[in-house]
Amino acid sequence: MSQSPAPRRTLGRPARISREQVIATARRIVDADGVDRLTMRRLATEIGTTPMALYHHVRNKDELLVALLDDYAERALRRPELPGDPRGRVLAAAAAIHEALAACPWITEVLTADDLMSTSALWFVEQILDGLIACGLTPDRAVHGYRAIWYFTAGEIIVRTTATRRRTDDDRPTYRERVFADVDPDELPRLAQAAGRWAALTAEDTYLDGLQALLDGLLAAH
Amino acid sequence: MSQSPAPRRTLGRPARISREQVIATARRIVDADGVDRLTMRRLATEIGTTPMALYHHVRNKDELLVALLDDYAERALRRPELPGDPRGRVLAAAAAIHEALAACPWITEVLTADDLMSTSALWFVEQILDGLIACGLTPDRAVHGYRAIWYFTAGEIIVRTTATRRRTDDDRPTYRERVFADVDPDELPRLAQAAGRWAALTAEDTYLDGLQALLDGLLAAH
DNA sequence: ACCTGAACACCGTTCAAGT
DNA sequence: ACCTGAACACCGTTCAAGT
Repeated sequence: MSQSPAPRRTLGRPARISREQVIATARRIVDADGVDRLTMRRLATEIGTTPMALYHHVRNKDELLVALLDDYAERALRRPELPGDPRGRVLAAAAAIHEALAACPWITEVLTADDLMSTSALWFVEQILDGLIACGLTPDRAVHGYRAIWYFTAGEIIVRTTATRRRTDDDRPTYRERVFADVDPDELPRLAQAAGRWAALTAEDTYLDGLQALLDGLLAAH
Repeated sequence: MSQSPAPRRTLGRPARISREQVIATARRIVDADGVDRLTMRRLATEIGTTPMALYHHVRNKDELLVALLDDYAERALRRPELPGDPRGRVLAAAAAIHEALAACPWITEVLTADDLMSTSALWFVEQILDGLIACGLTPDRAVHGYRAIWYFTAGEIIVRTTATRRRTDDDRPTYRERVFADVDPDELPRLAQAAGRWAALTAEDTYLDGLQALLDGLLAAH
């Protein structure tokens, strides 16, 4: 989606930088150094202007981030061949969203804004809704089902990416390691039993398993 | 959990502020104005010292936030009477965590650090693991099941709270409203059909429904 | 051991002025 | 219409010094 501003007039001073250029440069910074390092000031110097020149092409930093999300979704969300059966369609559409998000961890900062990430993602939402309805849910319950899938998907991405982010830039034992070290096997036997395998188990990608379980549960009652 | 530092010595200058006081004041700021408004500088002036005095009781701001989370979990997570049947136990433990988090939206900033929020929450994790195993899952699959429940729970909290946060401090039409306005009913019929009811549907609290569906799905294969 | 003051190296954004 | 410079009101944190 391009929510470009007013139609370009030929009057006045010719623009030296464009909104596209601003967004493209912001993307480069974020891809290289992470979203934390994207500041209006750095973006300006990287482009070769003053910070305030940016505000002519973008309302503020928040809008820049949303534009960045849109830009990414438009390029990363390629519509796949969907299977014919509705259950498979829901799974494939959700997995496609998940895959695009997983490849772009910085997105979590913006992601949580709301449930519809961008217009480019709407087609996927449509497939999920349609699949759920074809499986027998009412339209209203399909929306709730979609939301449940979205909670699960967003939660998986956010928890997973922020966990790995902290692990990398830290050499000391993680919070989790310190917590497990204090577990009393008499009081918390299951945790103590799992403590040694916890890191390996949580490193496994079980998104698809969880998604299937959730979907099965959503469809089971109907 | 109190990860208090070295044992208090009587030597040297007597402390004028304590770690407890720092955390308690930080909590007051966060409860009143949100986590964004918690800065080391404001915290210092609110206590009546200089910013740098804080760094003697807390390693840095990140550690302060984790301490804040611990502090909250210790006070908010009261262990409920759990039902005898294992499925009910899992539901009740997950719902208790969810309830505590929902009452404390600022926590999402810290929450996503990892999966075990604090030692106070471990008992609840234990109940979930134990319940899942009692329902027939292997210990490894129980960990995966717990993770799935955690993804869903964290995702619900994060999406819900950030969505309402943006709604309040903004009078213009939301991003979602703008997106729905552009939906083409021919291309995306299900979305167009749901557009009018979307806000009302997503305002409903369907966490427990989703949780039950997920749990049913997790248990179904075994 | 605990606290202070000054300073460093940053932020996002407004405002008034330039071309 | 588009861009600039200076300024405002902030940040987290380090460092050297005080008691």
